[in-house]
Amino acid sequence: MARERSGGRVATREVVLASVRLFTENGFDATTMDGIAAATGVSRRSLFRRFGSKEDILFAEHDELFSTVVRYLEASPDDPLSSVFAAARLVLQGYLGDPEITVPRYRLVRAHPRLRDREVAMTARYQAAFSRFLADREGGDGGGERSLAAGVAAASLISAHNHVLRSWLRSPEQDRREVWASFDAAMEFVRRAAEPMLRAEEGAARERVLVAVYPGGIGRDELIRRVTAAVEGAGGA
Amino acid sequence: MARERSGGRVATREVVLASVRLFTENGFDATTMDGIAAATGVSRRSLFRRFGSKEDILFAEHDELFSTVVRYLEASPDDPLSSVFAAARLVLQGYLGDPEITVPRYRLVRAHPRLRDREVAMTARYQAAFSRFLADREGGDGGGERSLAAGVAAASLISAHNHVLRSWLRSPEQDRREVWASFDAAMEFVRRAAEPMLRAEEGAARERVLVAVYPGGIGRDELIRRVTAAVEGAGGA
DNA sequence: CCCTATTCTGGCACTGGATGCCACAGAAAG
DNA sequence: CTTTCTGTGGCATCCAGTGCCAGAATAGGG
Repeated sequence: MARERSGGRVATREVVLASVRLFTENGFDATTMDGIAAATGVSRRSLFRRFGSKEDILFAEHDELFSTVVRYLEASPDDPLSSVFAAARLVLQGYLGDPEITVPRYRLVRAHPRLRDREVAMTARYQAAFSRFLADREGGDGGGERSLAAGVAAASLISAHNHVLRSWLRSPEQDRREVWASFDAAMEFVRRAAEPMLRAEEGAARERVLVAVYPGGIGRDELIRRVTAAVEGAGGA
Repeated sequence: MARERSGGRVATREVVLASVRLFTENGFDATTMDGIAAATGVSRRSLFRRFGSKEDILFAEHDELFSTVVRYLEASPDDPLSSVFAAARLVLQGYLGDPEITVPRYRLVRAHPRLRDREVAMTARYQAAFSRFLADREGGDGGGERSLAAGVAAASLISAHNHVLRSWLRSPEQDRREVWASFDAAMEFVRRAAEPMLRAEEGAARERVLVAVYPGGIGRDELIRRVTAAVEGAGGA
């Protein structure tokens, strides 16, 4: 079913939509790159060049969304926590706004462990980006405590976001306002947990105990070096 | 370098160690299954049968650890939160106790995106297991709020665990006591955030606000139906 | 001890994802 | 029009992964 050869390059979105249809109808494994090439009019070789792999076709739109979110985050003027909340909102919006791809993809992902891993890797990319953003933007020293708090806050945020997202993906016909209400509730839930976490580092001097165990023979400088390393490693509590 | 044919089945661990060595020396992609077969004396076909894939050889030990942790979790009599902390301790112990595999694997994972995704998928499995465990064991109704709290708590725990784990993997020569001190500190950090989260559902009736937006024309029953659906969806805040 | 059923293993052939190489078409630049 | 650059398709090749089958090893029953 070679498409009209008249025009130039076939749009990415067209290829993705056709591929999603083929995957859904024939199964992911049973769909070959030759089949996609035949269905879209793009040569097998060009498919690999443009998308990288068969899986990447399915997640091409998602990669774009990720870039958008990261760019948005870098340009965000708000306080760090509000910025990542807004970024998460953008991600959910990306899913809700493109159900033609995201919903059947979710069904495929649920059925295929390999695709599920790929999806998980995507959310991990968000988590890493959010974590780094929070660690960079939040004040405090450069110690490990900050990156611990940032990492945990980002993980919480992603988890809450995915909780709402999955709920919608399972029944995409539900009212959007309910979805957004759930999202707001989830973000509020995370904010209550994450805000004191990130604030904690500012008053980090109080209410902390350092426990050091070390051989009796070592010198003073060596002891200090070790303690410094340990504290920088993860921040004692 | 075919191994002595005298004995029976070559142990899994031997195959993994040999493979890790080959991956490290020649690169993951440059190492073929034929190469591993030649180096271990196990036929190419049996390698696929026993491990599933080339990547799975690298993570075989990790899969075992995962099963151990899950079994431990199921048999754990402690309160749920302490149980998952203990389980996380078990995971870290699994890494620290097998540096011959875990350390070079970390180097490979860092260098190769595909392996990184695989590693991320492993941690996601832990996160899902912990989340389900918390959701099942913690009291409260069966609503979405509980699974939200459980998911966020599990995500926080995994993130904190990985924070400590990565710190050790980057410099595995550091004192183990420092690692465990960091771990304890990180767990304490998570406990402070997660405990109120999970408790919150018990006194869930207080301090909550319901915001409903709806068209003016709908009837009373329809309004109640929608509100009920929204609250069940993710628990308003 | 022998014969049988089950399981594990290895060899073989084959599919299909993925990559390198090269030739060619179209657009942009001179 | 010529040159250059970029994107494309065809071709050959590599190698992970799978189905099939035959043979070895192991267990079990008489």
